[in-house]
Amino acid sequence: MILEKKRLFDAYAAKQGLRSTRQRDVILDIFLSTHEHLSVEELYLKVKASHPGIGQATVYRTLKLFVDAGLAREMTLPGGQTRYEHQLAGEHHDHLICTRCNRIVEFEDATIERLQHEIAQRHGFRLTGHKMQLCGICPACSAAEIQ
Amino acid sequence: MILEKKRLFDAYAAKQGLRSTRQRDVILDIFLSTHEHLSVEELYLKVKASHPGIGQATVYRTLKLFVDAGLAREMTLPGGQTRYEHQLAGEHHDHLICTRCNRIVEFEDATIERLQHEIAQRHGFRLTGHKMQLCGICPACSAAEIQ
DNA sequence: CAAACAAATGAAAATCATTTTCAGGACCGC
DNA sequence: GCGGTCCTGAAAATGATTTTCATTTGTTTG
Repeated sequence: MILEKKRLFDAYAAKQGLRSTRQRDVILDIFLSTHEHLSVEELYLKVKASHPGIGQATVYRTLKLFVDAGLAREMTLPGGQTRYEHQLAGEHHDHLICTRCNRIVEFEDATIERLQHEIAQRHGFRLTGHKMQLCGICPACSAAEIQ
Repeated sequence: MILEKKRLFDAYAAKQGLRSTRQRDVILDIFLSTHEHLSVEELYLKVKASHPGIGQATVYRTLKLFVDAGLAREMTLPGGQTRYEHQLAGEHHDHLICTRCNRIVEFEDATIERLQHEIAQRHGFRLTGHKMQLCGICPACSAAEIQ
């Protein structure tokens, strides 16, 4: 699966005439080795830990490439911070976000998915993407609150 | 309806022990006189037009009060810009956003609404809010594209 | 009604995330 | 290897928002 993503990026790079650089390889490896919804800063820190020479402008630039290449997805949380997560081809999931502890839980719902397309169609929109964020209090924080 | 919102804000102000100031009255009036999804900058310009003395820090501060008071809602668009819209008690609507021209169309869907609550419940979340943004190309931009 | 204190304001500075600039360094085709 | 171009890192620039702080303005009390 990691290999598949690397191939996806290589294909994109080839199509766009991008050069292959050590930095991009490193950032891709580290990005693929995570399973979280990373902020740029977080990824930058991980990268810097093993490769101190890499600057954060490069991390910013590279993450945008990943989005264009189709292997990452950008999400803007309430509060304005941007996070990146793996994009698995054809899979659409949405997020439950705990407003206390910022924990993010992913979910998928085919019915909502279908309704979204119907709504877009009804308004004449050609749908290219969507974001749904349900905000609330997670079980752990609910429990902690009672104490 | 405008009066009702003013009362809502007055109630909130009273509860919080906020003082009543000319600036807040002006900003509330102008905010209520619009029907758009305003950015802070846009509201600030409207305010400044009739009341040049009011600074943008005050507009920022006041909009946050409106959100807390429950009469406005904050939305973060992809790209990071924040917009504020009227929040009508009990009404939940979501947005179709044209990624070409940034036009925003509102919609409501009771079925999705219900499914969202089911999903939250299934994960043990106590739902406090949600944002759903469907991104795509609006009919006008689609048409323009063909030219 | 005046005094007194706290809250609110405006302007400017500070902050934060992100983008751009630019000079040097690294890839790739030849 | 050579040369042009793309890529990179560091720092500066940007843009939105927040904070600071001196001043003004409500409110409360005597």
